[in-house]
Amino acid sequence: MQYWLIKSEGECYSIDDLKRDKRTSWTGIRNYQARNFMRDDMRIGDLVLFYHSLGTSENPSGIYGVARVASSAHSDETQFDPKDMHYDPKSRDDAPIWACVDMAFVRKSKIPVSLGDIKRDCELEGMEVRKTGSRLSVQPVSGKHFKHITEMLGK
DNA sequence: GCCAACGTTGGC
DNA sequence: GCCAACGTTGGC
Repeated sequence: MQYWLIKSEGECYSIDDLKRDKRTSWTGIRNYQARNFMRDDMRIGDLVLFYHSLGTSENPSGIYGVARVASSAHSDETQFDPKDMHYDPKSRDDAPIWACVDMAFVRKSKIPVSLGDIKRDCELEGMEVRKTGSRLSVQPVSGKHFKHITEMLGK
């Protein structure tokens, strides 16, 4: 079992959207490192921290809940759709560039763990998301960090 | 809205 | 392969 963190702009697709949908394809990732994690390393059943970026003072950037990897990697269909924001004209049907997995809702926390909380907590030293300028939208999380954060998230 | 940090592209 | 220019991400 491996653990992950995925980022989403809260305004764009939030943990509430995932709760409503129960399951969704995690499309639109257009970064090779993030794609490789999904395509090569994610396994069904892996648990995932759901991070909202571009926070506000009312809804700060941070972790709002937990999801679960619900499929193996498959082609991200949005790369072929000219009307889609994430359309990639370089991609071809017989040679897709971008892949994704499906994510299932697990739970939403009553109180988020904000980026400030994460940076302040010495138990969480070394987390990718703490690094200044970290832009990786799919990233591995150690078991120790995952456990610590889920304890902070409560039930 | 600002701007620092980052990833990608393309000229050479 | 180098690196400047560019577009994007994301905290504040």
